[in-house]
Amino acid sequence: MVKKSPVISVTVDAVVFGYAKTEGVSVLLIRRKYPPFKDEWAIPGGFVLEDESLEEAVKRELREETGISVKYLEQLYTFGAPDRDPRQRIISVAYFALVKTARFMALKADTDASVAQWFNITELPALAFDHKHILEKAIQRIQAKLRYEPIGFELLDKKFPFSDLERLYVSLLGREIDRRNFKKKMLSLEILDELDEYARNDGAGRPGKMFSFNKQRYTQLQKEGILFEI
Amino acid sequence: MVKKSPVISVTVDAVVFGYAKTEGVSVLLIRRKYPPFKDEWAIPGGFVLEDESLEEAVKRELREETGISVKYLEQLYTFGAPDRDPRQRIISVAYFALVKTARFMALKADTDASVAQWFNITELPALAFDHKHILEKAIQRIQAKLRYEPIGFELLDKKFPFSDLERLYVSLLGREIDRRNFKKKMLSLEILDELDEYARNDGAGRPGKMFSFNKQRYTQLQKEGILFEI
DNA sequence: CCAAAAGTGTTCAGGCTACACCCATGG
DNA sequence: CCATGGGTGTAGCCTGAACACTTTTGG
Repeated sequence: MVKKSPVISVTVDAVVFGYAKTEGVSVLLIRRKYPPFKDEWAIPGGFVLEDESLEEAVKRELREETGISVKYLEQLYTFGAPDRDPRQRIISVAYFALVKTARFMALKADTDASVAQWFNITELPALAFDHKHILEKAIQRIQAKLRYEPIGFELLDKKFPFSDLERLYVSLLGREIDRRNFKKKMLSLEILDELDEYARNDGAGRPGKMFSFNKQRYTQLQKEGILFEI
Repeated sequence: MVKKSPVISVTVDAVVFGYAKTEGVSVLLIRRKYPPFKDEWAIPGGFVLEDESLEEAVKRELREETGISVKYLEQLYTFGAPDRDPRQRIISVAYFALVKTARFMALKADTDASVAQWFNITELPALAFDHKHILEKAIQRIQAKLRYEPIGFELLDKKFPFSDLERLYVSLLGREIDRRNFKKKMLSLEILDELDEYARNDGAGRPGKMFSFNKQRYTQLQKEGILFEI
């Protein structure tokens, strides 16, 4: 028996994470311009075109809707409940993306704030469709992944003080970390380069030394079967 | 700008894992009856119908094509390269499934062996479409998952001797395990019940005590934040 | 009695956790 | 000189890895 394929549309959606020292980890959302769920907040995304890959579709939609371009992009999960869109049967392949602090800041100038906006992950608004569900899954995934892959660095600038890295982990994991133990473990992985540079001092306190993630070294260690784990 | 959704079909595919004491871990494949890739081996699957969920589609296709029904089913990854099917644009949501030994045996009687057949994961044939890629991803996933979730039990009978569990891990991870350390760790998790029963002795050797997985207890421990890790 | 498979404890090393005081800077 | 944030070491505990002989059964 050969079956006919029914009419099902395919979209991609992207949960974009950003980090800023003062605000912790945030997610990029857009305000919908058209029904259904007009004027409600939603994860950016849209239909996949006939001759583009899923990843290309995500990158295109992010460019069109928010103006940002991401470097780290990973497939999250595919949502396909028959009633998840009131108009028609739509299956959504969800991704999560990480952007560096610098780009994160850039958005604030570039984009009309009423269309695309960052929300701290602890203060999320109501969301259209099943997007709340998608976002929860994305947060779960990034929390889990943070502990066995060095993805945190994708959210930081190239050079960062150690305290930034620590704050990022605290913000994402939602609990305190012992500074000494964290630094000891992180340095023992030998994937950080200590630079001869100090953070600019904005306000008070001793300026911290800058570090950078040594991706080459990480790839090398990975090949040798040595794992990142925190 | 509102975009029209292009014509893209959605299929589901399922990598079904089974385990038998004598043969180790195997995968269920079907021989294709129609072009493209006629007479080649493929992962079972097919088109998603308009009003069924993705999981329902997987279960239906497995029933239709192989006669088995699975209990454990988990989404693996969605494959959507524009050229992955020579006929038209098709996006496939891949799942992996685990079946208990008993059902695994049942198939051999039920099904025409030239249509559906088990293959040991170390002796796989060439596969249609990008199914080799899908299968590799599934094996990676189950190997990783085995170490932090008690999914191995889904492949065993309700009651099993400890040696079966050990053989399963050896077969899936592809390396030897120290029996004493493995048993110590497994028992320390307190998710196994030791029964007052012994394995039937087929051949030689001392009969082993039977155990069963205490799922309730596992769920309880999980709630308390205690993790399975092996 | 021989072959096959199951059962069982100890030791050592390395990693994880807990914990508190000093230092550099700006205001 | 005070407030703020960064930098640093040690000791106890626990977990994971290595390792070999005895017991039960069937043939």
